Amino acid sequence: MLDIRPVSVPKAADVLAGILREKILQGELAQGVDLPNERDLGAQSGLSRASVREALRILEGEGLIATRVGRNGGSAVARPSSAVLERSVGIFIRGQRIRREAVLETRAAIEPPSARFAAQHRTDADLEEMAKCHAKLQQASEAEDIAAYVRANLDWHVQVVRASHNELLIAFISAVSQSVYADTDVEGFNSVAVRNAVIRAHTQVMAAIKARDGDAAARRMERHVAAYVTDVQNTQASIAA
Amino acid sequence: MLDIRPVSVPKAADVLAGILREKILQGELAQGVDLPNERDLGAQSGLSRASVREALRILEGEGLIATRVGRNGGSAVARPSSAVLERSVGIFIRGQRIRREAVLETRAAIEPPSARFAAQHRTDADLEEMAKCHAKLQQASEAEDIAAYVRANLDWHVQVVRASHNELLIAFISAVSQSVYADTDVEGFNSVAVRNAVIRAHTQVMAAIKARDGDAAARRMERHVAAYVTDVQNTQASIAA
DNA sequence: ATTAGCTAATTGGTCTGACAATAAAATAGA
DNA sequence: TCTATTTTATTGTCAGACCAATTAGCTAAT
Repeated sequence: MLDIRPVSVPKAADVLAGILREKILQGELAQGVDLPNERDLGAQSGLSRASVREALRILEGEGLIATRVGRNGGSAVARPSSAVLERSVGIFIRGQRIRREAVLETRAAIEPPSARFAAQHRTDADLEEMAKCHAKLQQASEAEDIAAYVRANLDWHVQVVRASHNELLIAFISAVSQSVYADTDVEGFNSVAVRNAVIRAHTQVMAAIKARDGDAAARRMERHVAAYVTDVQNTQASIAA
Repeated sequence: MLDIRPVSVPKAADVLAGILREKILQGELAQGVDLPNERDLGAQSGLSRASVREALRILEGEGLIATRVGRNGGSAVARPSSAVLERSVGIFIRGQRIRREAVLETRAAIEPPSARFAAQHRTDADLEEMAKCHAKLQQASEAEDIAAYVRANLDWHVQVVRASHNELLIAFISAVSQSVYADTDVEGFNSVAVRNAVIRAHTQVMAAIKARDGDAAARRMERHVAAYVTDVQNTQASIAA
């Protein structure tokens, strides 16, 4: 008995996209170099321009190329930025109807170890960036500008992870934060008391990172995010009541 | 003076894709329902079939629809699976040339808190799955089947996170693990001594999860992954020598 | 009545050729 | 030399056709 499993019939565009994708990821096509124009690609691959365009559109969606119109336009090899990853995560969260709780848990899981790495790898420039975000946070809090406050808060957290110099963690936290941000229109959540506590917690975390004390940074960040989760739950409970 | 900034001219396909994407993510188009066929979509939207196809291809790349050919074929609304996210992460890691070290760090960061959540949320079925992976691991180790051993090892770690019942963490760890797996052809890395230590560590973590002891689970997992990172570094050093 | 095979209808996949829109380069003019 | 215009290379979009795959529905044989 022959064991013939269902043969997959790849589409022309997928095949071409796969070939180009590998060439790009392998480094054979360096970042910035121009691909041949669509008609030439068609001639070389033996495919129609329509199929070539579908292949290019796939790669564009993956962030591997960027296409411009006009003379000297065309498709140039690009580096897949974290923006693509952020989109993916956002679609995943919305599409799978991931519970808000799970998203917050994920953030709470990632941040403490990130703070530890930040304490280990930080530069002085990183400290400055964090301080900048913190200043904005304080300012917005005093001015009762809640929207700006939330934004600055988010930025500060991202900035901490940025100081870890771990590009993958940075991409993850950016993606998750964006989803958290899209959510935090919960009214009355950011009371004065909560805001002041946040500012104190941030100050302590920054001190630990400045002192390159990884353990303290992780511990303090852990307490901070745990408090955040608690606050959100309390607020939701009081709203439901 | 009029302050006209450069107007963005979105492409027809992008606009259509955006409309459909929102309808899907908003839930207006429920999972499983069929979109109109390409010709009808073209007629309704006033676009050509080529543009409609580009839009559909975008959504397909995002995992929001699945398309089949033939009678009763067409595009049906799908849930963006974690596979899409895994692809994205893989492309990001390869495309950005993320250091192997950073990938391992990320894994090491995610797993301990995941183990804690696993201890809190596990079901008996989760325990069984983990035990299954562990049995395979032991078996492969005794049989000196390194490929199977590595595979089982990875599966066990994913299984632990799965027990956390946090879909986002599961997706992240799956994505990262896949990249780690594509890497671990380091010869001589999995010595008998290392393998036995791994088995012991797994046993302890599982015991903590079974006992619903979150602190212990996190602590033991932390030690385990830290040891893993150390082993990798040692191996690379000895290879370099 | 059931089943195997045939036919036709429906749908995505691919190709061709044309024209529009855009942006850079080349050119003409001041 | 600088500026305005024209040319040209390239993607964006469209229309229409045909091919390929899949299945609903029919027909005939069992």
